[in-house]
Amino acid sequence: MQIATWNVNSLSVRLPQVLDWLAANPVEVLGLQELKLTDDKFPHLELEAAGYHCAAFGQKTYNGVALLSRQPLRDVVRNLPDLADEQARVVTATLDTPQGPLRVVNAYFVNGQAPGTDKFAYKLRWLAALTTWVRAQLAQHPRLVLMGDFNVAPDDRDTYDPVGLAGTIHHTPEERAHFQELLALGLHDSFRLFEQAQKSFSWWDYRMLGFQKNRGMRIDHILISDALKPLASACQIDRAPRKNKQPSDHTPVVLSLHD
DNA sequence: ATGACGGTGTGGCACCGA
Repeated sequence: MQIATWNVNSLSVRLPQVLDWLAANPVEVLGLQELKLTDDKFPHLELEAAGYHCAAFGQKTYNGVALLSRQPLRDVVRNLPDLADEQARVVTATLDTPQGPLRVVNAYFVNGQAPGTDKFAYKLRWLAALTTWVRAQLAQHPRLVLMGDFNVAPDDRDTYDPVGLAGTIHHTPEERAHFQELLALGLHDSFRLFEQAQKSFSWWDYRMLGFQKNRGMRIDHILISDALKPLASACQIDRAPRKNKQPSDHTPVVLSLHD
């Protein structure tokens, strides 16, 4: 089975691409971020027709996340219990697989703008609350996936300019320490469990021919718990949707697990 | 130092993203 994450930068605009991608890549679970729409505008009918149950958590204009699953989703939790937050950034749910229940946390991490700003302070508070949430979830659900747009380039391999961008947003020691803290809970960056091409990225700036020049970052991740690690058989970035006519600036990351 | 591109909501631009 396959599990994927994709920041679509407006589901209204990208729904046709999501449906096309799911037709070509009938993954078991897909986490979406940056829906940029309220729940009453979520395209339940189209996604159900494509064979997916959905747990949507949106808001007006910004943010918004959803989980799509071939199996029904239960025990859905929206956002982080320990953090009062008006921004819709996390949806957590359970689905059943032949090997047992799978808990999936799908998140749109805070961008943070720049170190020293209020938004950066919010990012660090949010990261701390997420870590608390995932720690508690792992204690209850050993088979756990944490995926989404992390807005963190975990190390220098994950950015097109590690020297020039050192210390800037997505590259700060504080953000990277939080990423390591998530790993220390007993999670694994599934992409790095396998040999990967150098300069593998999941996001490219729309401007300045970022994609054509491969000036990108790997900021979309799928972390898996110890219990799932032996089942992982591949993790790949699918660059194809970034070549679409009206692409998201992010492209899907796909994890393959043995059945 | 700034803006470049794209989306949203409002209004003829400002904001946010990464």
